[in-house]
Amino acid sequence: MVRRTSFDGDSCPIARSLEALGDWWSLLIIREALFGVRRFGEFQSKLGMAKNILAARLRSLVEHGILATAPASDGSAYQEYVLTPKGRGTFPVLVALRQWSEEFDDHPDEIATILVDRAKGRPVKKLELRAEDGRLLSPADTTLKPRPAPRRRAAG
Amino acid sequence: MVRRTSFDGDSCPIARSLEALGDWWSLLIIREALFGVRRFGEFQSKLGMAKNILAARLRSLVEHGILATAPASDGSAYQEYVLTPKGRGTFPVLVALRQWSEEFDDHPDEIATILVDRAKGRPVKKLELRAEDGRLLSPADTTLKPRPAPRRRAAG
DNA sequence: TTGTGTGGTTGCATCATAAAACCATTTGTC
DNA sequence: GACAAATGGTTTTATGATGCAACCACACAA
Repeated sequence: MVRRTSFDGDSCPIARSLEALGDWWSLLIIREALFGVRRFGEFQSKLGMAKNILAARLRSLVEHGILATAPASDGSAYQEYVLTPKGRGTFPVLVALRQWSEEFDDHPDEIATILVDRAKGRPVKKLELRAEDGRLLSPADTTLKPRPAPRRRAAG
Repeated sequence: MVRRTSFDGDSCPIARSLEALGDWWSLLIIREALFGVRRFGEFQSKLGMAKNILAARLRSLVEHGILATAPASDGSAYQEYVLTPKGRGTFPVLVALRQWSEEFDDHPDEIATILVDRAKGRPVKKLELRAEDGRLLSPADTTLKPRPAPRRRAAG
């Protein structure tokens, strides 16, 4: 089987998330959806991607429960693609990617936009990982534990 | 040119980050590196991936400044791949992906591990996006503004 | 009813990925 | 130092994914 490796059965949650989000277009489609894009043609023109692979990605995202199809809100017979709660739940992933570019990109001057708090118009804070008691955690301050209850596999 | 679309010149920081991280293996390699993996063979056996594409990915990650090669720490003549600060900076991305799976995966019982605070052994808090003044922000509470100073392009 | 825009699917060429075989260098063993 | 084995790759070949263009069905407007 030469098939492009699937992480579907993997026990690592990062691998599992990449199964749904880990290709070149899915996160960008979700980004547009978070901005309110809903129609096929709108995705296609904003992202400048081929229609066949857009169709394939939308189908995949619907299958993964990230998007759902709905009758068009404007009364036409066409359908729309709207984010599910699972889809909106990717927001921190997108923010983390954005902030990583803002901090480490070699040409930050080429970045066009900044994410701001709508109410105040001020840049948002950096995402921080904290312990239950509020302490700031670096990678070295964390570790993995096997999940309490049922079966598990390799690790990760 | 049929080339697999590059987002290198894109002005959206999410697209730019995907240029370096957006394939199937890079984030998993970084995940292993954060756990202390440094040697080619160790990556290969832990990830179970083909050696040729591991070599290609490592090369790409080094080119992007995410990994750096260094002489082996054990005195042997082999080299090691170690994370740069830019590489360690992807930690929030990995945490966000992990937490997304933990919250939305269809089979959460198949997830083997939980991320805990090393000091207390307790699960970490969810990543939260906050405004400068500490208010919790949902996607709808945010918006994009053009970057203050120099030139910009499409938007994103 | 004719025309146009929307939302796709189908073919075809090209690229990336995967598995296995192969190879050079380093290391351990005698 | 000679030899075998481990390490760290590259090359070869097969197949799947991607990208472009052409095509097509349906909705909608005149």
